Amino acid sequence: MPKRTFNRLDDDKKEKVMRAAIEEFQAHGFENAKIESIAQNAGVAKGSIYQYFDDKKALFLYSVTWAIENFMKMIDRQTPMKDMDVYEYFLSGSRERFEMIRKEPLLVSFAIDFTYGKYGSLAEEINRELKRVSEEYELKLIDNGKKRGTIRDDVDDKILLLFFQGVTEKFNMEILAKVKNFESEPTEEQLVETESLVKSMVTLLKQGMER
Amino acid sequence: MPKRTFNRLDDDKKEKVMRAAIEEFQAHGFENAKIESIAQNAGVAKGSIYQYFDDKKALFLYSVTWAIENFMKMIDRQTPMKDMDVYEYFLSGSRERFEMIRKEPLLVSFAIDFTYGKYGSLAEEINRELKRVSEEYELKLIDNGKKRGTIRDDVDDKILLLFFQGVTEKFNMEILAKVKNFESEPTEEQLVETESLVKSMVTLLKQGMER
Amino acid sequence: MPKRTFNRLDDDKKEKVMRAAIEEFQAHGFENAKIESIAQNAGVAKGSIYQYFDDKKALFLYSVTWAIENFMKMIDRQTPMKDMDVYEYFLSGSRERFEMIRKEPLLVSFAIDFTYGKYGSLAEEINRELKRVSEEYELKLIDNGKKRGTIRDDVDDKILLLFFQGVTEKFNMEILAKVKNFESEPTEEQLVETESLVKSMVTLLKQGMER
Amino acid sequence: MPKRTFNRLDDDKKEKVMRAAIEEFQAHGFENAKIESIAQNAGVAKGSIYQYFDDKKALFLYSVTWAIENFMKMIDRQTPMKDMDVYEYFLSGSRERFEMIRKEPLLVSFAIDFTYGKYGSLAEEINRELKRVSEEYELKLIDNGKKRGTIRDDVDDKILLLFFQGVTEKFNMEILAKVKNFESEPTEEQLVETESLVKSMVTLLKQGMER
DNA sequence: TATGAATGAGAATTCATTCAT
DNA sequence: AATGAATGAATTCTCATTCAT
Repeated sequence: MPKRTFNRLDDDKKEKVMRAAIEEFQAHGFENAKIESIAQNAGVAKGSIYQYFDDKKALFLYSVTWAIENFMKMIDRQTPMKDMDVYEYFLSGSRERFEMIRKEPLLVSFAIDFTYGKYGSLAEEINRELKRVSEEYELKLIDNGKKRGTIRDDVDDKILLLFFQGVTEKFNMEILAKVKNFESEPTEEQLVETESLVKSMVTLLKQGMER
Repeated sequence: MPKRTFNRLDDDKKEKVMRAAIEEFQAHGFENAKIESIAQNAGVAKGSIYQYFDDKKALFLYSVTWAIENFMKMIDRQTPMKDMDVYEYFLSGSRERFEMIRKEPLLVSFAIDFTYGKYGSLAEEINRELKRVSEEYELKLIDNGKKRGTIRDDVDDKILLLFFQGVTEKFNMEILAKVKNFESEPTEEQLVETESLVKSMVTLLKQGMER
Repeated sequence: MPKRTFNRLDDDKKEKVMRAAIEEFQAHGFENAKIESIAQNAGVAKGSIYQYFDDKKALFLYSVTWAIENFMKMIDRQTPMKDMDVYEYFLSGSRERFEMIRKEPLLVSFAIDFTYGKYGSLAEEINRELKRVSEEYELKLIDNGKKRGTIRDDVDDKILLLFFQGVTEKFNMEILAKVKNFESEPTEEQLVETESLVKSMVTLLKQGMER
Repeated sequence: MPKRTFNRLDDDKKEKVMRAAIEEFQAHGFENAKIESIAQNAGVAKGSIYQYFDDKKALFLYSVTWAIENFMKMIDRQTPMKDMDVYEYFLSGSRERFEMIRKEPLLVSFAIDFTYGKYGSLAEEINRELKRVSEEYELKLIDNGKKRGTIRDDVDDKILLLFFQGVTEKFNMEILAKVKNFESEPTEEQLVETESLVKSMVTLLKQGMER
């Protein structure tokens, strides 16, 4: 989606531009995001943005892509895709996800807004694809659980998925909100509180889904 | 929020204006909603909108208020606030909510987008208030459940609330999506499917929360 | 300039409308004066204004006329046009003019703004006519003075007129400004101060013009 | 008051824009001045005006500032601030002022309208400051006169100032009106007439103020 | 005649995008 | 490639005037 000119930039500048864009989109929404501001915050000229991207929409679309890619990198580094069931997944990932939110609240917020449809029809395609991928993965987890006997098999996969998604999404939002309120480093107390929240959630989730 | 001029209009016109506004906001978001379009669809002149409301924002804010009020009216008519626990609440309301979505998909969609923060900071205050009210109600339901012994009392109310909200919100979204796809009247098959979805959800919810 | 409808109104209402109009024009200028405000302050419906006057301009023009006529009435009542010279005129009128400013600061302010061209080309004709009349009168005063020997006759009438107008206009502005600052009734001290100002002005004026 | 963009323009363009603005404001007043017209007359796009100034008001305010500054430059070049009394000041400046009016009738008209309060409260602050400065200067002239014995010292400075201002302002208006009627170059006859007017005014002024 | 809602022309302003340097 | 000034389409909002009751 970016033009060749953008790809040729050194990584620092690329990152600066993308972060400036994401910050602006996240703070003001697509319509109210101003190319001028993005350029300024990225330390480049307004015109340069148009050397890098065809138009505002292309910049937005790539912002989404860029954020997601960065995500994936971080997740991949942390959670080597193993053969887990949903509870393990939820538990094992929780500390990593917490870290991620703490280190990259901007990217996380942006991604969440995006998946929650805040940007409307602007990037339906990416959104759909993203949803498809994660659902596929979660369905596999559910399937794993059923095979292992940790998940009841008298309920349809789709419904279990819905249930699982509902609980985890809400939970992630809660964590995000908490983290955003942290001044900088979370206190030990906050960490403990978060941990306890995870455990309780898993308990409920597990009890709900198991046979 | 509307000016006196609006309040004096006959109900038909008021409704026409509000629906036109909501339709536009829902379809294009606040920024891309055009007063001109709203006016046209409501069958009034552009200038008239400004006789009714101070500006676009006031119109939006009142659209939210209007949608919510209409909601409340419908809900009040259907669900006499009884002494229920969460499961009953979920079950008992389901058919009515289904009806509501079917009859007023526009209002429902709009309200959902709104509560999901799609309109950003535009109406934070109303949003907060709305959230406060519904949480208060849900907490009471949870409390009822604990007293009756249908909900485990070794988990914090806040966490149970989170769990409950996660499941029900996701579920409601699913129902909404289904209903929007109906051409007009739902087939018997679709009704059965929906009913079954509700039951499964309650089962999971109940199993998760009960002791 | 007003329509027949206006003339048929009872005097109270007429006055109310005219004062509301003048107040609005004086406070906000022609462009920013709002018919709506005028109507409201006059206690009539906006539409009624258009029953009384063809349009905003006609209302303005008549406001000017009305203010001037009221002026004339007051002046006529006070200063029976006698055979004076400029100094007497200035002196004899001063207390009356002071009273007038005190009683009708609105009309006076409006008239001054008007004669000082604040309303641009809107009422050039009236303005010209007004100027012609007062100059004619002042020239007669100067002529009187020359005949009596109280004004030097080696200076052209036009220049004496200019001189006289310059001094008196400035002086009147000063008085107006003073009066506007009075809370309600002027104190004895303020009266004395004003009186003294008049006398000094006449002294200078006289010394300047006499032979 | 202008944005950085304006300051960076080459002087020609700046001047073109400012003159177009002043012409428009002077001809139609603030309210009726159209940005579109100004832009067109300056040979730039409507949007460019908004690159240069925040809004219409800022453009107006800077028009005033610009006019005054240009004034000052011309006056400074002509009238080296000497130790004069009022009469000398009036006389010595008269030819220069005449020239100025002839060369820059637009700026002069604009400045006069402005100081005479034609633009209402739009630029009260500048107006007040301007008034303060010129009064300060004139009071010094009067003081000089008193010390030298060319001005009577039995009259209060404030009253003398009023008197002086009244006469000179009126005179300047008269000159301005005359000059505006000149086709292009004034005839010898007109110059003589103007000269004679100045002399007569000084005579009256002098006789009025001296002891 | 009085009223006040309806109308729409008109103006300011914004900002994505283009373009000359 | 980078820059930032130039452009003008698009939109909100105002308010004098009209019009139906």
